[in-house]
Amino acid sequence: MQHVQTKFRSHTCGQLRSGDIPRKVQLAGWVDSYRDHGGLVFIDLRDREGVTQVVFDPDSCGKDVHDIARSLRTEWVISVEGEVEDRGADDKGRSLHNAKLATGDIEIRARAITVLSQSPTPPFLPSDEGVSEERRLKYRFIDLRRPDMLETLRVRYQLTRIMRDFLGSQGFWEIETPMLTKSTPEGARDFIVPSRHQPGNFYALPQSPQLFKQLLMVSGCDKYMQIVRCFRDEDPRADRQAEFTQLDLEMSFVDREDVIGVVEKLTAEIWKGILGKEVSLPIPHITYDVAMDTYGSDRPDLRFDMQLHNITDIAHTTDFGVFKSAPMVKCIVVPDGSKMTRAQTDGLAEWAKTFGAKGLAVTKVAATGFDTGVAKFINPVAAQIIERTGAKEGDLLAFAADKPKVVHKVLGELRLKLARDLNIKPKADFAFVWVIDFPAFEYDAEEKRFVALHHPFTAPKDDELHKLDSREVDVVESIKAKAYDLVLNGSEVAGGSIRIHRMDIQSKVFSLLGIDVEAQRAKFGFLLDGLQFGAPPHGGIAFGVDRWVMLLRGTDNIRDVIAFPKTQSGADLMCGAPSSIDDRQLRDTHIRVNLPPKVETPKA
RNA sequence: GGGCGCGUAGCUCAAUUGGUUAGAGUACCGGACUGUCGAUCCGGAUGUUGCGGGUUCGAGUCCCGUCGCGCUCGCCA
Repeated sequence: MQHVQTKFRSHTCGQLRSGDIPRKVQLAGWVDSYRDHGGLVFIDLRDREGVTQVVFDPDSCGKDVHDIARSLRTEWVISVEGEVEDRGADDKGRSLHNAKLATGDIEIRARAITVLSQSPTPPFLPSDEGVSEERRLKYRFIDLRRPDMLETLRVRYQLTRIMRDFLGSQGFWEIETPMLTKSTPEGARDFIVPSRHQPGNFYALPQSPQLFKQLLMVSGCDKYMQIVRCFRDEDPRADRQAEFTQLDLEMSFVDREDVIGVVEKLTAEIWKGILGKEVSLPIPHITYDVAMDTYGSDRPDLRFDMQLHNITDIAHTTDFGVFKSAPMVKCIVVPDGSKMTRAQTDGLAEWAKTFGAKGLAVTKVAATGFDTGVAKFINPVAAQIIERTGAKEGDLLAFAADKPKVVHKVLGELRLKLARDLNIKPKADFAFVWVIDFPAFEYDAEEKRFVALHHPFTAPKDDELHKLDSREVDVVESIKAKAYDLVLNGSEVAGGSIRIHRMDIQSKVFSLLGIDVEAQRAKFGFLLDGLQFGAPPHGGIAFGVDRWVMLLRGTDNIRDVIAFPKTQSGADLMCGAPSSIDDRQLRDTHIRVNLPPKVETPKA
């Protein structure tokens, strides 16, 4: 990396080695720590690139400089001039090199110093461990000084740079799309922005540039990409927040495998560029149906087995009411799970209830048949179940009996939980898989209408178009879409689809979703216009950049990979957003705040 | 919106069944010290126990409310 010399420094704090002896240099940075021996003063000087020890010896720097050195405190910002010298050995001949530092063979013998900034005692030091996240977020600028955090920012930049470089080499253009856009009826809750010019009207922040990128295809841009901020006003989780970043891309004249091919090459570039590892291509495909059936999830973690076994037919032959009456009964085999105590298995049942299950049936595999739990109800079919599941003595069987949706949710989550809790050794560090053939639509019993599983612009598979006129739940739910998700270690890291490029089909889909012609014009008129005036077949995908950085850095906290993240309540603890605004700002936009009455409590 | 957990010195934590003046490490301040790198040694200062109310002779501790933070279910096309 080329480093820019300035009047403050000739080198960075991570740069100098024994080969630089006896060069005259100037470094600038933060005082990471100081060790004052009365005579010698040692300063560890830190910048983005590393740490270099500076020694102030009154015999070589003079009294004035030495006095300043003694007054330095942590996190002051200084610039130092001196010579690079070997650290040598002590009087007993022991090397004074420090193996913990990349620059540990050398030090700077200071000749001059400039204090560029002082600092009071900081709320915490970059080297402090275990500082609460609340403190770290309030003083994020200090938190980000930690080498680990700077490294994450570097990796994040490296990632987006590889994305831009690779896609650029494949003919993609990065094109910006509006941040102030139109609220969409489907999907997540929008963040809204009032319009001053049009009182009573609102922009929405984009949930994704979906429609714009499709229209760019209509425009003949052919290959579009953008690293873009997206906004969804929904409650956060450990791995998601309301404001997040996507690598968005779209291509013309393609079908599913064309998009997948580009994305796989990009993935391999990222893996090589950042982790120095090869991704073996092609990445395997699994259909949605198989993923749900086998792993209970549409984003299966393939690093370990513990697959779901369907024993509905066997369960229905028992006299066990729970099994007999359930629409679906599945189980997983927990290797060596007999070791679990009654308290632990009871705990699992409680835990299962949080996912809407009525409970979780377990039993242990003994030498002959089942033991404990629901054994007495199902022992007559023990041989059949053991044969189907391949369970061995000492294993634990966990059953879910319910509607398919609940069975899959509970066992899918249980699989992940047990892999964590029991420390089941992964078969690989990283397991990529494409999940394909998603259902296009799902019937929403509460709203009594069909909803799009991916989004309403996803193309159904070619041989299923005739089903779009049906309104029968079974028929409509059987329509497969040209949608695909790239899944890594149980995390959806990219998702996309081939889009509908014919207006007649798009209209049919809107109708199926219960959006009448008038609403179609009002909400999506511009898209329909675009499709009407010559749209090429097109499709694309979006990568969750934050999640990629999390995986590359091995963190499960999204806030670790965002420079200035938000808390669970959407607050920025550093700048204090969101906050009230001036009356003037409210007047300009004709907004009156109407809060429910609230108990006044002084701020903590 | 629901469930669970946390909130004590700048920071990380402790404080027995509710019981004396709320402690420790570190950071900080002063002093000593010429090869440290978690420097060392001597000395010092440091509190709205998140906030409000209640129970009690007595509350960091128990109860109610509230605020903040985290995990999570719902939600996230």
